Amino acid sequence: MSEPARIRVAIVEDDAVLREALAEALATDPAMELHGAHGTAEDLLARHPAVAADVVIMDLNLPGIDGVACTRRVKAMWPATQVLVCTVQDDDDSLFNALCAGATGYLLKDARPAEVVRAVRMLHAGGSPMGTGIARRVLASFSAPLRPAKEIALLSQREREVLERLARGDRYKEIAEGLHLSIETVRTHVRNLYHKLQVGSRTDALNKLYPR
Amino acid sequence: MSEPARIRVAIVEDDAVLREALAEALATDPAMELHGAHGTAEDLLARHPAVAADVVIMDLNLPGIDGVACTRRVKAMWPATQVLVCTVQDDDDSLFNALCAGATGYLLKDARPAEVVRAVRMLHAGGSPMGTGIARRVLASFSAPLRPAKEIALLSQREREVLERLARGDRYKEIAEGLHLSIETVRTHVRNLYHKLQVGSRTDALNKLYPR
DNA sequence: GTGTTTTTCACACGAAAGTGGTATTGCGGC
DNA sequence: GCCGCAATACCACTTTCGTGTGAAAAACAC
Repeated sequence: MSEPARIRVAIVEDDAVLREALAEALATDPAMELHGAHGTAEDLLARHPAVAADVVIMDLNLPGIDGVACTRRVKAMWPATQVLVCTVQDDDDSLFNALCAGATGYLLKDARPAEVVRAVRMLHAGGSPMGTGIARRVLASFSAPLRPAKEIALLSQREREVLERLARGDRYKEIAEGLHLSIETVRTHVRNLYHKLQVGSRTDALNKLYPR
Repeated sequence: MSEPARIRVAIVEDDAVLREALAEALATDPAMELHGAHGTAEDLLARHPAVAADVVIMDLNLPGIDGVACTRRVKAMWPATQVLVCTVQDDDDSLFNALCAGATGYLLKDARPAEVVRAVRMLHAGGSPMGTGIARRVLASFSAPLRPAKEIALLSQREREVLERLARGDRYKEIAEGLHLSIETVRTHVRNLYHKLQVGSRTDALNKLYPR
């Protein structure tokens, strides 16, 4: 074909200087097509739903609707559009909120425009560009102890076994049978572990120990 | 210094040919020091605990203890050691199990030895090498619907609101007050939603809809 | 040893939760 | 209009849960 489909790239960046720099960098790449450079999330979201960009370069720190919320709404409106976050925020909250919102790339603002353009290519090709440090934090998050729940240390062995079955939804009677105890003993364990956890019901205990 | 600390790299790979190829590639890099090439997880784990490698190149498909279990034990024994998975398995299960076990790099076996060596450098420098497709799957996992729970679609709007409060641990009385209903209405909603979900208790419902 | 914690069990009571049936209102579809 | 569903509400009843009190044997700490 004489005209291979170009990558349609939209920009959401409140800093006009940076926005222009990005737009220029995109313009130098014949495979890219600037599909709108917006100063606010609202501007992007006001676009006609039928006209989707392939990639949105998204700043996080925006006036009004922030980049995370904007990402969420972009993915809701145009599920096939890829969002490349490009921000100064390099805290874990911003990172993981953005990823949960649907971003599939995450660059820090120290990336030069040329790198951003390269990232757009990678993103469009099915990759997920991110800085090395970012990647490490993402991977490390999988092995992070999901349950720091310290209170569990307060419980005795038997209480933990009872708790486990409480979590499964077993009734006292079933717990008693499963652990070869009398129901009264189960009651006692439950009472004591509730007290140690400072809760007053099964659901409270589970929410405290295994927050969803 | 005349001798900058070299990166100590251990290998766990049951295919002797590939193992040797990796060892050779490492030998060509002056910044690396081969710290043992093992054919099984057991061989690596039998090493003296005081002698840690900086990086372990880990195959997943191993006889005996598999690569995921080995990774877990490596991280338990030598927390500072970085594990670079290098495998033919590119299914999500292998990937995420390895990451949860503590791997901070994931390459597919189509990577040439030179690329593996580059990945070792990156890993040791605080990065997380992985193929582009891998990265995308990892990032996409964050925005994956954590609650595929289809049954929730069966519930009416009001039932969902009641369920939400059941999940929080509210008592019927509190739910009634919060939603400006009578307790009897709350009972009705609970009864109906339990029936739709095919469960018989609050905990069952939560376990069904929000598996931990 | 003595004292504390853990584990076991019992009785009793009130508060929730779960289950059955029934009924009225309102809304949207055929 | 009629049917079905959602939402509201009440009554009655059983079961389960949460809690107070008491107690005894075993394990563990000092």
